[in-house]
Amino acid sequence: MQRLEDCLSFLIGKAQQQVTKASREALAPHGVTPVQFAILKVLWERTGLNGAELCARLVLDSATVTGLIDRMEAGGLLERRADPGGDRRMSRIYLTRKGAQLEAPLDAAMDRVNRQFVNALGKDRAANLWRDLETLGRWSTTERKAGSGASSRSR
Amino acid sequence: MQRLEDCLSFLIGKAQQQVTKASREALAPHGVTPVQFAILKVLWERTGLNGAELCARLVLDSATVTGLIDRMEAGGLLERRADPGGDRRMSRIYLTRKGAQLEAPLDAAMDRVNRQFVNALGKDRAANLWRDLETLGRWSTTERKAGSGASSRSR
DNA sequence: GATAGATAGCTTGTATGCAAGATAATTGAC
DNA sequence: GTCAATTATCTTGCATACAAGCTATCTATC
Repeated sequence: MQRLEDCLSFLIGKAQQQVTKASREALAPHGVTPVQFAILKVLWERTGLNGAELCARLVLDSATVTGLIDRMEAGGLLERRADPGGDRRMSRIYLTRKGAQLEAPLDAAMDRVNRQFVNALGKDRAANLWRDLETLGRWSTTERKAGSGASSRSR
Repeated sequence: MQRLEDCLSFLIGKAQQQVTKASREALAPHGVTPVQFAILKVLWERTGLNGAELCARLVLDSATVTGLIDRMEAGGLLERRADPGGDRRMSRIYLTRKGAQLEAPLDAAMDRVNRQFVNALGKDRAANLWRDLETLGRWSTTERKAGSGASSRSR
């Protein structure tokens, strides 16, 4: 590729940079970061998950989640409790009252951010973008190596 | 929004995660990361930039660029030299032979990554995605606050 | 019930990324 | 010429993010 801007890696990095920045600013008044919002979003849906389940749901490394849970527990958003089933390898993660009460305001804040981007692009473009980003997000190296030839007539 | 997957912040984060992963794997054999590739890409085009110019071109914080230049200098990809104009606040950044020689193989590697994604999405979808990502990337908080009402008929 | 293998979570090391502030050098106003 | 403002860079502190490896625990098999 000629221009750096034609490189998908750079392009999507800069797009993510701006989206993350807008999200961070929208969430900052509540003391929560975008990634922490994602964890809360999962817990609002279902509480009492263990770390491995959070890792799988968010597609994050266990090392990353350990640090996130540490900070969020220190911030009083959630807490680790012993597994009721008695499995002492894991702990279950529960929302605190504080974490639970943030659902309405944080959801509203992020809805506003999403609407801004949808409005800027237009509904049709946005729908296509959402669909294609989901496609890229599902892209795994394994699939790619196995199946990239499907439409590769590059010769 | 209902699902975490409908949240642009999460969606684009996961897409970037996969694109970055594919790029990192493509570049790893050469000992270069995706962000370092971006710096090299700029220097292949024009060498002798200073740090501030790199910051502006890559839309990165000076703290980030300082660390990147440190690691790349330690890796023998580039080197800091005194400004020929005698401005001792800055240093000029030049490619080493090693950094210059990586242009062809790294460009080829990244072209392959880009083609994989373009092929998977199809040319038309890819063109739209590239255009919309560039739109998001240009999104600045200032513009957003000033002009988001342009197409906001949300009501 | 002893034990190999799997699982959960943590630690360490490295790489981005930004905020905030320190430092040194340059420029501009006077 | 002096001093304030600007500029370029670097440092520190914090927050993601992953790789690699460790420990504790659990499970399955014998």
